[in-house]
Amino acid sequence: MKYIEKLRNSGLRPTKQRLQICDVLFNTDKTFHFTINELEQKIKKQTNSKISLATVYNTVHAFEKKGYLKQIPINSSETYFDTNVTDHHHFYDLKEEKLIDLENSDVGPINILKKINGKKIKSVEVLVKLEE
Amino acid sequence: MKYIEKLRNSGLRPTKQRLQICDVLFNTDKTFHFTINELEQKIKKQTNSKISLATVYNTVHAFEKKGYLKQIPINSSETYFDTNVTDHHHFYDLKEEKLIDLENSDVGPINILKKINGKKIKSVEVLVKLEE
DNA sequence: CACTTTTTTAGAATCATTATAAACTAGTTA
DNA sequence: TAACTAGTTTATAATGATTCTAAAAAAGTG
Ligand SMILES: [Mn+2]
Ligand SMILES: [Mn+2]
Ligand SMILES: [Zn+2]
Ligand SMILES: [Zn+2]
Repeated sequence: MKYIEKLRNSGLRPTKQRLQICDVLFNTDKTFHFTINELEQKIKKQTNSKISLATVYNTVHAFEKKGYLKQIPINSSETYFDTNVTDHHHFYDLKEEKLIDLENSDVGPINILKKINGKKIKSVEVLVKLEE
Repeated sequence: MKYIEKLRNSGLRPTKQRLQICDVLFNTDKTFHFTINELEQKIKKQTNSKISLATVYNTVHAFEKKGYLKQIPINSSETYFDTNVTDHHHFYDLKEEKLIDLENSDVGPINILKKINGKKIKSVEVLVKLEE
């Protein structure tokens, strides 16, 4: 398996569950956005084993902490995650409740002029809401 | 009371509870950010009557629908609202868990180059996360 | 294998938010 | 003012995403 080293290097034991989740999340050309429940469905479909919901939560949070996933700030009852961890932005289609990537090159350079004393900028994220 | 007409014009009956909430939310020079629970505390302090939590939720959602409040997209266990309904952006201080306004003039113009078929841009919001 | 540490798991707990449905109130008309 | 209706408030229950718990299982080490 190609994810064993990646996990070991992160200090995460390469368990069967984590490898399966890696496979669903990262073994694809395209990156994607998901909620925990959507991921659970995807795991059920693509593998034939069932991973407990607690493990899915634990793993997603562990991967997020290691920088393999990003959480997307959005007002939704469920938290959205992104397998695209490069700096980029999002459209949010209010009707479909779907996220669409907006690459940095699709947004002009963003220059934050205001400074806050003693604080550093960690990230700059643009959310563009779409309606009909 | 100065909010009676505002409510009537919005098709909302000017009840005692709504007028009290208006007073807490809008009868001030400065705009501010709040969660439902922070608002409940503020109401308790500033008025001497107790408004039921359900009414606070109902009223905030009614005001949001009428455009008197905005919801701020952020990953937090509680939903944040803003009495500043002009187009503007936010810093989010990760340590203090506090929002700080970032006026349009503090951010260069944002030009979204990518277009989505059949969709219109409703809003463009920038969230700048701050760390130590 | 023996031993330790990490991980998984089912189920319980938490907590923000929403739903319910009965009591109350504002606005309207007689 | 009384009667009527639609809208509102309220206490409380329900919902649902997420986190917690603690026991069992698995991984790593020698
Ligand atoms: Mn997380
Ligand atoms: Mn709302
Ligand atoms: Zn994305
Ligand atoms: Zn604001």
